[in-house]
Amino acid sequence: MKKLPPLIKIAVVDDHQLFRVGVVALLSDYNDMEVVLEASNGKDLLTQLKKTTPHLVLLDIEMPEMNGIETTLALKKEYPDIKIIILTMHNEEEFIFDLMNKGANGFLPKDKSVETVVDAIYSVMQKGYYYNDQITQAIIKGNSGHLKAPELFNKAASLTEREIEIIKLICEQKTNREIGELLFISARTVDNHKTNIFTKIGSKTTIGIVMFAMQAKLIS
Amino acid sequence: MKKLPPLIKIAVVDDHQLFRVGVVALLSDYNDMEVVLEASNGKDLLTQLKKTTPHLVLLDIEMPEMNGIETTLALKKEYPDIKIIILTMHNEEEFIFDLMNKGANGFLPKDKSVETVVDAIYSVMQKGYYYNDQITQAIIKGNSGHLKAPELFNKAASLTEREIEIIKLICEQKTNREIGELLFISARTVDNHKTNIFTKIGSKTTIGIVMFAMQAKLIS
DNA sequence: CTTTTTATAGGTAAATTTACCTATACGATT
DNA sequence: AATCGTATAGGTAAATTTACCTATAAAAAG
Repeated sequence: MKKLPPLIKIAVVDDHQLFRVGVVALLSDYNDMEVVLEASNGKDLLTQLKKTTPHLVLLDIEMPEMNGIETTLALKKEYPDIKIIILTMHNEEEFIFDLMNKGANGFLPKDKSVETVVDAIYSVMQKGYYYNDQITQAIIKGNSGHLKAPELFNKAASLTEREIEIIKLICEQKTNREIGELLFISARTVDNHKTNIFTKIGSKTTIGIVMFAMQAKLIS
Repeated sequence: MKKLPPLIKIAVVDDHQLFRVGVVALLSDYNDMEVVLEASNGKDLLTQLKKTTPHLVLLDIEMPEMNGIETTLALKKEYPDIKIIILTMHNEEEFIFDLMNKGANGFLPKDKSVETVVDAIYSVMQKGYYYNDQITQAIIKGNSGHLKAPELFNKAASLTEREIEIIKLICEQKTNREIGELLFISARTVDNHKTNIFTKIGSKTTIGIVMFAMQAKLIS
């Protein structure tokens, strides 16, 4: 068991000021921890880190400019010693596998009680990790199947620019011929691209491409 | 200009306890307002309203059990005098038209400063409404075109159960024949349903149906 | 008790997609 | 220099969808 520092320095990264203020207010009741840095997104955090170095970052996933996933990657690369607790919403459980691999130390649903937050902080500082019941269950379940998001990311990453261009046009309800005309290529070529997309994302129909594009947020 | 009550009673409805605590902490600096009710979703709020009646509700949109839209409807029906300020995230601006019609008095992005929150509360209590710049701009723009969400809702509402059933199967990449087999109807009938869906949602292709289904969240 | 909506089903021709292949050219990587 | 990935394009047959119609029966709405 690692020894705790006398004062745990914490950074809160969330684009909602109200949320950040809430965290500061809550943690002010605890003498051995203090919020030393507030940032509204990953970029903001990285800038401020040049002046202040916290022990632990409470990190939101969804943020403008630079989201939690990108931030985790950047943090672990440049400041490998800083611990990261990801703050999750209801619908973001699917990202945890991806984030675990990227180096997140714990996950905490935002709707948890104050005590849980403090517990999580102690746990990560001492043991290097914190997973609550929900998350643990998700991990166990994850073994048996549904690694949705990371899978999507990998697939999306394997697509070429041209393929994504075509996917977007497909989603705009263009036919192969129309796409060909727009891109100055033959409808055949569009068809070939689609075939390649099929194999890359593991689908057999155009509908599958559209569903994939929406789920992987290639389009909104 | 309406006279303010000596103490503005406020309800905070959000499923994230940290957020609620943040609001309580912030408003505690102001002597003329007080959070008298905290609820984690609309159902919870309606239950608690039987005991305490606030002047104003700060209402999150995305919540489990009963979301902000449903809650607004229910509130305006049963307690028409209670003012409602909707707390929005970045991506929820599209809902404002719908919510305005349903009786929301104001909209407030969650990432706004404390002063803005207090301003909004005073404005709604005195003038009956509050719209900040972003929202106002969205309304102006809205006149010239993109009333996305409410339009989607109306279209979605016009669909029959059977049609939605078929839409879901379409999204699962089934062909007309397969859908027919699953539903024990002819592929022709499926085709007819699709034609009807086309006219209802204003699309001409199956891809359009899928895009609609995703955007209207008929499926996730 | 009409009228409308919904769900059902058919016909046919045209358009489109899909499933198989093959093949060339270019740029980057090894 | 050889290989790989990417973008390009073709052929053809089968499958599928789409665009037009018509039509019936049951249920819901007026």
